[in-house]
Amino acid sequence: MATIHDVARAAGVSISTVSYALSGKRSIADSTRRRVADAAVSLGYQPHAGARMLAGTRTQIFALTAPLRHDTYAPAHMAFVLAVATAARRHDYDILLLTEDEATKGLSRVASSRLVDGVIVLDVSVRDERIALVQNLGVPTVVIGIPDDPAGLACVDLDFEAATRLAIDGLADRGHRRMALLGHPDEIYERGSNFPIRVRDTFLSHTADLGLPGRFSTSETDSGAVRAALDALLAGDERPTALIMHCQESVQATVLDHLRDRKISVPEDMSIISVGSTFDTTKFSPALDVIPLIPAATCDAAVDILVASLPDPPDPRVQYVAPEYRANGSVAPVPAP
Amino acid sequence: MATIHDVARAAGVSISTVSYALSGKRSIADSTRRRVADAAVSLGYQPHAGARMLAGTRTQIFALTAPLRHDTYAPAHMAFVLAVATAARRHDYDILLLTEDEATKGLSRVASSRLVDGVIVLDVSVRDERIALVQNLGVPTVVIGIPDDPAGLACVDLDFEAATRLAIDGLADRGHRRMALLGHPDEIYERGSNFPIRVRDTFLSHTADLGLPGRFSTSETDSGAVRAALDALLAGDERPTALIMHCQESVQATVLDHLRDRKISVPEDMSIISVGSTFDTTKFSPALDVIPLIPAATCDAAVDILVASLPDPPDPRVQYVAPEYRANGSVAPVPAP
DNA sequence: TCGAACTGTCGAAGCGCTTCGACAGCCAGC
DNA sequence: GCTGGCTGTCGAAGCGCTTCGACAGTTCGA
Repeated sequence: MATIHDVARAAGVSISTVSYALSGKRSIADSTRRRVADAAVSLGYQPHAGARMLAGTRTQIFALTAPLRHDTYAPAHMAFVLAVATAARRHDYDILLLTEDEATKGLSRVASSRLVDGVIVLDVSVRDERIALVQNLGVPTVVIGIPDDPAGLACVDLDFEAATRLAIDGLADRGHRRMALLGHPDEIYERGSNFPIRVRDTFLSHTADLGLPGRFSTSETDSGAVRAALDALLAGDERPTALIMHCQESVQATVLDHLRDRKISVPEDMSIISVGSTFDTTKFSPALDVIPLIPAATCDAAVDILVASLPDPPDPRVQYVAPEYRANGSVAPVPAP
Repeated sequence: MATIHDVARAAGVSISTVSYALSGKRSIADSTRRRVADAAVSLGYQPHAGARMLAGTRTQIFALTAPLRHDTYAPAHMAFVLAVATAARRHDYDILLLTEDEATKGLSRVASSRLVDGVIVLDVSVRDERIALVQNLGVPTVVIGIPDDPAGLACVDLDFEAATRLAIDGLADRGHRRMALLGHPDEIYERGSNFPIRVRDTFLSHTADLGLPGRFSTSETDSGAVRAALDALLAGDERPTALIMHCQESVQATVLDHLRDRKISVPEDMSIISVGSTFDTTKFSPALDVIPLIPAATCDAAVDILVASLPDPPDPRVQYVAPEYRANGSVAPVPAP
């Protein structure tokens, strides 16, 4: 493995010149810079990570804490982990994965051993022990999701409130008055999971603000429960003409199956919007209008904030990512009575 | 942040004594060791990761390359990533996550910057560019899964062949002669995905060895396709009396739905064994007999091999994890004609 | 024309740790 | 009582890098 000394010798300069030529932190003659660069490439020089951490001030590593609970929806979770890693690489950062049982101990460990320059906290629930920890740890941190008390923290998340209003307004514009929201299992809300609650609350308040009746139901994820929840939501004379779904992929698929079985056609009899989905709703038949939760959008913003503030913690803030409506034909004007 | 000097001063010894007392690499008087340990704790001392990497020979970090393809089954994938991280922590190792588009470039980078002591390669497909790379890179590596050409590599995987035979033999012992295997989507086999192919081939060869008819079908994952595939598998006079499933959770759930719809009861009319599943088959109704793929078992073995061999690459080998049969009541003796 | 201000390069210090060799003090065996 | 071998501790070197201050050599304004 080539060291900086090897490069210096090959280029006929001192090691400090190599360092400056490669980092650009001092002006170096173009001819020298080129010689150094050539030598580095031809020797396959890679700076020793440990030496860099020791001498320099950066480690080029972020810690990512991504708890995996049994009720975590793995595909979405995975997409976020991946999006964070990809965003980090764009800034020349690697990702160190902290597991759940290591969440707090691991955070303290990597922070105080100065293994990482910063921390990215994923999938925050309303009460999250990691939040209190990073608030005290002093290590630069960015949170993806909005904790109950974001005091002192930089947080990034899709603007679920705006997304929900966008869905409702879009439906209202098409003449829909009776809307329903199908959500996650009860447990999710009870645990204080963040955005499902925000969607539910916004749905109820914004429909009320518009003077519209809004029906909401939770649902377990197995197909029987989904069908029952849907039937309940659609029961009675005043059947909703529009459905907003904020639930996982298999549940949305089951809903479409069940509507088909009940001969309720989309969008003729029922308009549907999928909110905050991380998967591709055009694979469904029919394809669904969606206000997606785009992991890359959120994670890019989060990493940008963190990188920009280094070596200091980012300024406290709650940064919302604007929602984006994607029409795929599952919304139609309300049918004539 | 306390350094080793602070600890040395607090304990009234030299820094080398602190180092030896903490690492145990030389004999230190018990009283001294205790004083050092106390000082370290009360100062909250954590060795500087960079300094350790530079001076020592270990970084206490493994790279994990875990590609995420669109057809990857995220929950299983996630479980493996988690199991690797957990196993690594037991040996005081952290996990650096390498993403797919970084697979080869990232591997070279972290290896030649000596950021990691070893590499764990997850989810190997038969032709995998990462394999050739780690074969040449010289960095200690362990592969989870069996590549086409494992030359020079240490590989760990569930013994899918033995698992498949175990399922067949168990059914044969109960008098079953007509068995069917429901597998993954075609694409998986075409891509050369490793273990689905091993299960399929073993199923076909072992049933043949026993002189039994073995029916095999692939299936897409959507419920319509699953039902069609199952109908095809069960068609004809000589309907199979037993079904082995080697497919993802939702497909297995659909199979049970469909059997129920067709009034085929389990296990009275049809015995079922789930092979190589990473999820809990007792949540189904009925609960299914299973020969599980236990991420922790495989990953523990993999990490053990890697840690044991450090700082050298592990001896080349293919280590199979023995399958384990879990009876949950979905297998019965073949019904009287 | 002279000093001030740059520009490009270098040497050396030092980041915090591990580890090697040295050595004082001790005990056991002759 | 002396030697040889332990045991417990220390000082110092050095890992590979960044960065500070120094300093020739050059340019430019007064």
